[in-house]
Amino acid sequence: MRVKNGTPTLHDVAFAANVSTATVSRCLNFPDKVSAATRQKVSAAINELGYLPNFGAKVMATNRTNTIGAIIPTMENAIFARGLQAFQEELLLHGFTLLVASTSYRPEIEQEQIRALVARGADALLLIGHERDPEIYRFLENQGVAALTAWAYNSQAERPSVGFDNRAAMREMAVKVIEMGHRKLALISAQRSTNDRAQARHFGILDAMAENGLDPNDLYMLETTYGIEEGAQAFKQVMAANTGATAVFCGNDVLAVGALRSARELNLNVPNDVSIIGFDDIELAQVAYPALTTVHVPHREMGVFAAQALANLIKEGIA
Amino acid sequence: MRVKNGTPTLHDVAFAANVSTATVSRCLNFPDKVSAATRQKVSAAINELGYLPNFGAKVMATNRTNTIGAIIPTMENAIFARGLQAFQEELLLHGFTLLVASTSYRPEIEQEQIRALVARGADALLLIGHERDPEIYRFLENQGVAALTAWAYNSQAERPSVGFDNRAAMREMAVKVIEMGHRKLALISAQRSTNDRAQARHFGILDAMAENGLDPNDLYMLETTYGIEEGAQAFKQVMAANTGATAVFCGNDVLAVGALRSARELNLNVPNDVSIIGFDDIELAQVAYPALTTVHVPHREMGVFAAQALANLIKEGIA
DNA sequence: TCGCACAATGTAAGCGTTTACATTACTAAA
DNA sequence: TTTAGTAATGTAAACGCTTACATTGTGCGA
Repeated sequence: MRVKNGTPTLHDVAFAANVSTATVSRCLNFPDKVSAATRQKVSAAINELGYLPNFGAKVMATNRTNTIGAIIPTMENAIFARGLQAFQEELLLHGFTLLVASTSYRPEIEQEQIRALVARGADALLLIGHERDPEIYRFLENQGVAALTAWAYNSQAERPSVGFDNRAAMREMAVKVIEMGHRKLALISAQRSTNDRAQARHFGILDAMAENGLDPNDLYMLETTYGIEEGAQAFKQVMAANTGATAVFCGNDVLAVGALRSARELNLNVPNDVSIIGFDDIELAQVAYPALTTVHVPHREMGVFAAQALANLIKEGIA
Repeated sequence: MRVKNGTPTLHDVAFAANVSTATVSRCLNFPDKVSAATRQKVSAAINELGYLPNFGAKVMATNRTNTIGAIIPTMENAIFARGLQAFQEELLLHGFTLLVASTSYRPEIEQEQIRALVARGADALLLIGHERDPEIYRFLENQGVAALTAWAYNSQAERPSVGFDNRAAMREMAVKVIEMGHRKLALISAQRSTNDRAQARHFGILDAMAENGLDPNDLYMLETTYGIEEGAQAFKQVMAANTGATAVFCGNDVLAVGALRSARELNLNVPNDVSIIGFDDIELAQVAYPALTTVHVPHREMGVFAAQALANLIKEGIA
């Protein structure tokens, strides 16, 4: 048997205002269902007592926490931080709070995190990318938790998703590069097996090559893990391979910044000797010297849009 | 009257396993209080039914959400993203989930966010810096929510805090700079009125000057808002002021990177014509060219430490 | 004046856990 | 074979809200 600690309850407020608990509850949740006079009395009592609704009780009664969970690889990556920040701000406008979990780039623990956030009462979830064990979607459905996929858009995906066409964007950039006269291209890609954005960007380049009379097989491609150092290493390998590449695409800006550094160390002039192209348009790209050519990705817009989409999903009870 | 949706409850599990609800609950929370055989039966039933404890009910009964809230200016700032990521990872290890809110650098809305997170059931809070209306601390105390201050350490602060001595760190750096022969110093500071770290860093420089026979009044100081562009502008102002400064301290790396860019535009050689010193040691600093001299701040360690401290606070019921 | 529609409020039944206390089943010492 | 002590389990109250339904109050046309 728990001891009653002094925290005032709905009951106390009702008593103080000399109305029923139902009326107080209505005052809080549907103010226009209550007469102005009563509203007066009740808010006076609430202020008087310093009443704050009990979260657990509310959740129990409504079966809603007004909380949305997001699972991302890491906030330390600017592209996620940026999108997540916008997501959170927009969520706030809709009355939701953000619960954050991260996988540290280990996809195998994502499932565990999903379960953890659902267990913590997330009303809906924001996930990254499409690749995922279908079993987990069944789980979410059973629990009545909506999930939205972001940071990747795939027209043939059957799940709701908000994203951006990495393939088309990369293709567009590659076309420009080819039109500038580059014939030998290289790509330093992030790991494609666990990252559908990396895949899409790769395909984008291949598309552009095929469309412009270049043999896609000629793309010199190298895969590496995330990091400035990794990008630097990879760039040296590309140069050492002597493929004659005059344009080196990078799967993201972080790799590109590393490549840029290596170019400097190799005394290569960018962009005269070799062009380096990034992807994401994070702050790093503007700061790098020489300034990096990069593909802009509307992370913030994506975050805002995702928040709106999820808020609607929940409000319309589609979840 | 709500309709019973099919979700299995403790009751269902108890029925299926032919035990009481209390036993099932114990199985989940104190497995060693239950015989192995019973545990068997119960977990079988749980798997069978796909039972997941109801979050709201649990919260209601225990008055704990196992959730910790953090309120930071923005995740887009690498120093917060880094610390928060580490904080979240460590929290997970202790069985807590992270709830995030942000102020977008508008201190006046922090109070609102604090109330929002408490209303959402945060068991404890992580806050940035000390400056805060004492009234809100009273509120937190009344609600039984512990609050820990991070990203700033102030030995005379009466509140629990984990941070790092910005003043001493900046003093140390300034001493080095002075010992290298610099006599005319300048500082491009972040806004000190709402940011005690900025204040501390400023004082650190003054300390070093006083200790080394320089007149603290000679520090040419300029305050600006956060941003690369702002740093760039400020640096131009510093140079235009013709103070003869040979070392320009910046309140953070972002400002420093802007300053660096301006120096390049003004055809000043860094560090021969002028030294530029940053603070924070974020990724940007390594990428900048020429590489930025900066003060390292152990954001990750701080995040980890903060998580441990809060976990202890809660477990020991000090909250 | 009567009755009807509708607005305002009240009553009380859930919601699904945890846990104090009661009961029953064992174990082992006497 | 008792019996005290402990381990395992059961019973049921409490947690603080929301909301369906019941009741009362009010204005207005007939």
